Amino acid sequence: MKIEDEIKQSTFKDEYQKAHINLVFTTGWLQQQQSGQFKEFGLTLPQFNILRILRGQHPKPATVNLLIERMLDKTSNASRIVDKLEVKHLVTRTVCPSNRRAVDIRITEAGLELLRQLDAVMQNQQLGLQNLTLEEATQLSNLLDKIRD
Amino acid sequence: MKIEDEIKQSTFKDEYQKAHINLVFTTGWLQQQQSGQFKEFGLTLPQFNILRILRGQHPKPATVNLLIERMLDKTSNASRIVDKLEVKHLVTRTVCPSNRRAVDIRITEAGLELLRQLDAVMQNQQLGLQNLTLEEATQLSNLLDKIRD
DNA sequence: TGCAAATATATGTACATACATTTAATGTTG
DNA sequence: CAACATTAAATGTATGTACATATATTTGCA
Repeated sequence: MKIEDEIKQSTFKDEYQKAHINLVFTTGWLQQQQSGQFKEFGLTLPQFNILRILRGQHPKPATVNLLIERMLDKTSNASRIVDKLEVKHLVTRTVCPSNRRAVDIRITEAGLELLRQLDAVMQNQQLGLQNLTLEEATQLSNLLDKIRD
Repeated sequence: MKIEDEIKQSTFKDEYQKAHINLVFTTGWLQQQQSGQFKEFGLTLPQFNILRILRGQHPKPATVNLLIERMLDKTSNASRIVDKLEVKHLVTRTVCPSNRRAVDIRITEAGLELLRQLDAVMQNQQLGLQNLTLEEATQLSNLLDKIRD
């Protein structure tokens, strides 16, 4: 559906404004699709993203700093998201022996198993991006990189 | 900067995953640019968006339902955002005479004046989208529409 | 060595999101 | 017209975001 119809606004100031609104709307749309999938597993999107970073490190631990560095949204509060994962026993937190200011965070076996289940779900899932050809996906990335130049 | 460098991840599963991550990252980047501009005016991005919808309706009132319909994120809580605007005297709330379940929300003169100031700021502001040509902006919108098909 | 600066994380507060529930007014229908 | 369903908005609760501040540890250097 064209963005005009999605938000019931027929005219935009210019193509830039239209593209901007479309970006915000489409990203929100994609994220809602995704969190819908995660809900039955009791995971939110930020929690999932952190778990994936921890799996990437496994069996090495990560620190909060490393999580922030890798997170898409740098300013969010990794510490409190780890809190939630710890309560669910999906990660462990131990004081880092070599630097007692830092905290070693590790994904547990339960966390790895949950991600395996989600991998299977995501495999079957048609996220909207697959409506694009490979060339179009590349083109999209290039346009986005240009925006942030 | 290429997305690989922004998030310190050199490889992606495929171009689709890369474009997806780039979408989330770039939209977050844009929104942070914008809220930075609003902060000195004491407005958040959702508050600004609602004020703009109300200006679009002015001098007719809007209901909460109409706001939700027009908002980019349909599931957010318009009622409480209006609360914040009301405290700042940027909008008024009166019971709708023809349907006492509904509430007529109107932008005040102070609200209109604040938007005028912000218009001026936004005019001078180089939001990243202007790095694109007009053709590229159109192309971007078309790609995004295709994602949501 | 001792003390200030830097670092790693946690905490506090205001705002927003997501979703379920509540309250009040209006429609509907047997 | 009375009972029930629907609708519009507000409220409750858990989570996340943004930003400032606090606490503990380590580092650096006078």
